[in-house]
Amino acid sequence: MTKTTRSRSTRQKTAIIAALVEADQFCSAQNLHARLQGYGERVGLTTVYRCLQGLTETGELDAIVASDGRTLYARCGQGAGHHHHLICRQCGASKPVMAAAVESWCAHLATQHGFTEVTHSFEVFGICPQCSMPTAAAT
Amino acid sequence: MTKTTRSRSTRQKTAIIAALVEADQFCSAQNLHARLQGYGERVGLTTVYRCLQGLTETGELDAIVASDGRTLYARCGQGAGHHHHLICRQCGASKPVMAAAVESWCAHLATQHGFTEVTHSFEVFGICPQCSMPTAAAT
DNA sequence: ATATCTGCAAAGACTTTGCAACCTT
DNA sequence: AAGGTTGCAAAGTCTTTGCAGATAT
Repeated sequence: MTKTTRSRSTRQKTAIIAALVEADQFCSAQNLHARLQGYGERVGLTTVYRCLQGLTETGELDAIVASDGRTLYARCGQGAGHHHHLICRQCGASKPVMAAAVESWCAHLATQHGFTEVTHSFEVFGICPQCSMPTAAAT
Repeated sequence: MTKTTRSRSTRQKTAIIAALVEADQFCSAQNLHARLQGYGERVGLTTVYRCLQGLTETGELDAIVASDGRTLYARCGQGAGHHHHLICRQCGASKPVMAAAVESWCAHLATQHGFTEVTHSFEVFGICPQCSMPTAAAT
């Protein structure tokens, strides 16, 4: 088991990440696939699914499960470490946020109930300033 | 619009809630359907899906979306109001928890970024005391 | 009596898997 | 050359919808 099985750099992988960065919001695999086609990039839907999963496991992408069950992906910068998101329900834009208070609250709660191996899901949704400003949104 | 369109009380609806109470954990529609069959209750899978959705909209049930995209339901008591859950990843048992600190933190964060109509998803997962005690789990 | 509810079968949506050809290292 | 990678097609899951018969009020 000395094989490192490192990942290769391919046109598809590069395009997928680029499209996600360009989108600057949480996208589903299918949505991203459509965007790629829009950019003239020829990438199979299967490849999109596989790359997104792989990149998420590597920590290069963040994934959340939407309320309709679809998995959405975004790239918040790989060095960010553990964080959560403030997501606009309207335009999909997201801001990474650190929530030390929540983290410690979780740890405390878990300990209190004797739970171990604690993880948590936590995302905040709302309407961002741009989207909630009807006056200036007439473009 | 004077019609109230009130929901009817049926054998199926009753059985579904009973099964969910009996289970005392977050169940998927299919899982619940299987449990009902085990109890000898004849309820269609479609009905289970529809009832769970309806009861969730009424606030009689709580629903969460698991990381695999399935929707899970549980009954935590209708008078509970807004709350979150501490869920055992192993046995599925869940404890409702109030998280005032998290709520206010969310509100604060949202305000800070100018977001409105804020909502949030927040669930804590872990391994409960029973499940993490290998010594006594031999039954 | 009537509008809701139920359940079967079919359809729909998203995601995964099999496999041969392809491309990075 | 070797093995990860790609993409088409097919399969798999979970969930929703159409519709006719059954049921609660």
